[in-house]
Amino acid sequence: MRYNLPREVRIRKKKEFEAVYNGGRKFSHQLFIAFYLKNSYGYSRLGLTVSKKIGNAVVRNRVKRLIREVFRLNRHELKGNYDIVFNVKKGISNSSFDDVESAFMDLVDFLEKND
RNA sequence: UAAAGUGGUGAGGGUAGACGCUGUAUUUAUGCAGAGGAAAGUCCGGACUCCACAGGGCAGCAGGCCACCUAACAGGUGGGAGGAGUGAUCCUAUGGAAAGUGCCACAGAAAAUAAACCGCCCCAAAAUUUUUUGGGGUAAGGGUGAAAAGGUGGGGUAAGAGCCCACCGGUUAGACGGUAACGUCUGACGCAUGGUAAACCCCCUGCGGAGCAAGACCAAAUAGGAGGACGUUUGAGGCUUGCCCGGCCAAUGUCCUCGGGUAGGUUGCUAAAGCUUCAGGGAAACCUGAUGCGUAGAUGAAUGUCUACCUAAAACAGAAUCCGGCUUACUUGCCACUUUAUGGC
RNA sequence: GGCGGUGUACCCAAGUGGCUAAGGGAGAGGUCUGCAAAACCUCUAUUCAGCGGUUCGAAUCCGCUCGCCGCCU
Repeated sequence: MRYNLPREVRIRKKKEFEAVYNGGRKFSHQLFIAFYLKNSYGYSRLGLTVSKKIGNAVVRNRVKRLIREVFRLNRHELKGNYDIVFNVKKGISNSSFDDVESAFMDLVDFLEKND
């Protein structure tokens, strides 16, 4: 099992984001809202949205790195292949790696049960 | 010893392991490099790029003691003047109020061609024993105000007044010193000119406009036009820096050419008015020469996560075309010099 | 990243450097009414986003800072 996160694994285009927003479903959590949509790439992909309301540039970068790191280390836990877009809520700015990881595992459980 | 002031200078984590991200080199598996002192605010100034060439005038904007430095600046260095502080030292959007205009609320007699409310003095009349009325003189006193027409003292006078005198302040002429701002000295003038220019304005100086999301190249889908040359006509319309002049586009005919361009991609993209050390010049900012270094380049946007240890390692904070400044945010050291107070020798 | 605008009470807002900072809505209290509505009266700005400066005097003029909004792909 390799824990890498190359560029193809990220959602980068506006159209792909809109596809997930319009065609996908939602999972709400205290730290974020995750939009997800099954894909046919053979692997799951990650998209991030961190608005200016979350904090200054340093805080926003830290939030994005935390989520990327959690996704990188845990994406093999996902049973299917999904495009997942995280919309971050304000509470995440003070969260630790462990907080985000447990939140991500909640998402994994949710997907297993409901999909 | 205590309290202050000024200047300079340093750090902005490190080591090991595991897993990653961006760039790059080749041997395709590894190596190497990978955020700041403010990367920030976008407040000034440039480089660079494009524009129907950028020309003139008006308007507008910015700056404003003097000299120097700089690619340039609203930056820096030194000096002058004014102000604050016992002092070291610090602060100053520091030209012109005698070109003109405006404003100066309330209060006050009066807020700017000076002026008579109270008061003071003189004269006349009435009344009659201390008042009233009228005419005149007077800016010394009162009170108001942020500000009241040079200040203090003396002489003088009916009472007063630069009316006269001394000192201070001011204006002005000359000489001397200084590159200059300005200063010093001597003389003249009784003094004429209240404040406000971060009010309009005047004077001097500078400014074409936009900005790397600038711009260049490649190029699906879709649409069917696009460009060039020459001639003719009109000055209707549009464009330009806000306006005018000027200029350009334009309309139409003939001929020629085949490209234009959205999504997306490539490029611009990092070697630079660069940094280190030394020497020389200068009072300093800075300049000159030599030596060495070669220093992130992402594009939904890299530089992290976990573990252990060391340490005072906390705070403000994340490159986005690149530089020079300014301003603001913020953690912690070190050094030198100076001042004041108190005590001791 | 670049360029521009804006900030006055709970909301919408007016405001020549000079009075206690207009006005409307909302809210609170009162008058009126058997009770309400309407009408009328009264109240609500510690500091005009914050900090400095100019001025005798600043919401207003100037500088810095902060917040919000818009435009350029």
